[in-house]
Amino acid sequence: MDIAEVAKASGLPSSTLRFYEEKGLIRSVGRKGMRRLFNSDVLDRLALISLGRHAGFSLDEMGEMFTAEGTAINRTLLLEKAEELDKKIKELSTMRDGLRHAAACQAANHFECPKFLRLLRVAGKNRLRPSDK
Amino acid sequence: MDIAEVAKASGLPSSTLRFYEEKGLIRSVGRKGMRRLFNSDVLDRLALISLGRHAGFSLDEMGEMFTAEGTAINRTLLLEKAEELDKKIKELSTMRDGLRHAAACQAANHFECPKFLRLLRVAGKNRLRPSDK
DNA sequence: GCTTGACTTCAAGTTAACTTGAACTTGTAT
DNA sequence: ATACAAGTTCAAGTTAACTTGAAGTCAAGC
Repeated sequence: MDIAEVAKASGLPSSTLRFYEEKGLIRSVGRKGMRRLFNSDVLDRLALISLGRHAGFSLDEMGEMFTAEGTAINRTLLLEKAEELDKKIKELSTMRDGLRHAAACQAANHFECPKFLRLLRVAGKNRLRPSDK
Repeated sequence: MDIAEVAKASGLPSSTLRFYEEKGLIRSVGRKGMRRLFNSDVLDRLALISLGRHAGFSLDEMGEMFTAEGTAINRTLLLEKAEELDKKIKELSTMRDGLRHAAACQAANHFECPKFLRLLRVAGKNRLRPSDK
């Protein structure tokens, strides 16, 4: 597929695709004249990148998950990332609950609501516990 | 408290505290000479900001949640954010499951594992569904 | 009362993740 | 065969969220 097809199918502008290629996150399989050609499996890779980005990983971190031949690497790294995600999921749940409570709460100032403050402080502690670098 | 105490208690450098104040995210209650004085409740606010940032909200978005007097605003906005979080939590769960599976999976190339691909594609769809701007 | 370390302002620098612009080349439709 | 929409490179610009540096101010301990 040419870059425009990939752009359309992935929803990413071609400038981003070139940028990703330069960063080594995706690969084009050849050229037709000066134009890049992509294998359609690049779409899966882009999906993973997009998902990862959305999950809060940086492009460099996503890059670490790939090896030369497109395989995700190092099971330990994968499990670490999964652990990170688990932590983040817990934080988000706390935050969500806090927001829902704040929306329902009668206190004029949310910072005066003991329940809200408790959620806040518990969340903070959880985040700091494993040694906040 | 002076800025150094807030810095220590919050774990944030004072440059960040000044930056947050300039952005209107926190307020100092006065000056002693030229030095800022903070009320200790700024720590709760910083905790919320930190939590929110970690949850993927921008400083501007966090700012929107505050009104002049420190009260979080607009219940609708709060509920919207909670909804967003719920979505994100689902994504992260998918990603986490995908990573755990990838770590356990036998396939040489994760992109050849149907289960992994299925997770990936489902995750992508979920993210696009409510009209991907 | 003087030194000094912690504060202050303001401007400029930094990193990530792209985007945009200029100048150029080329596949494709006519 | 030619026009041109779409591709290419490379450098520079952009935004968020800070950080750093220069230059000055001051509260506190000696």
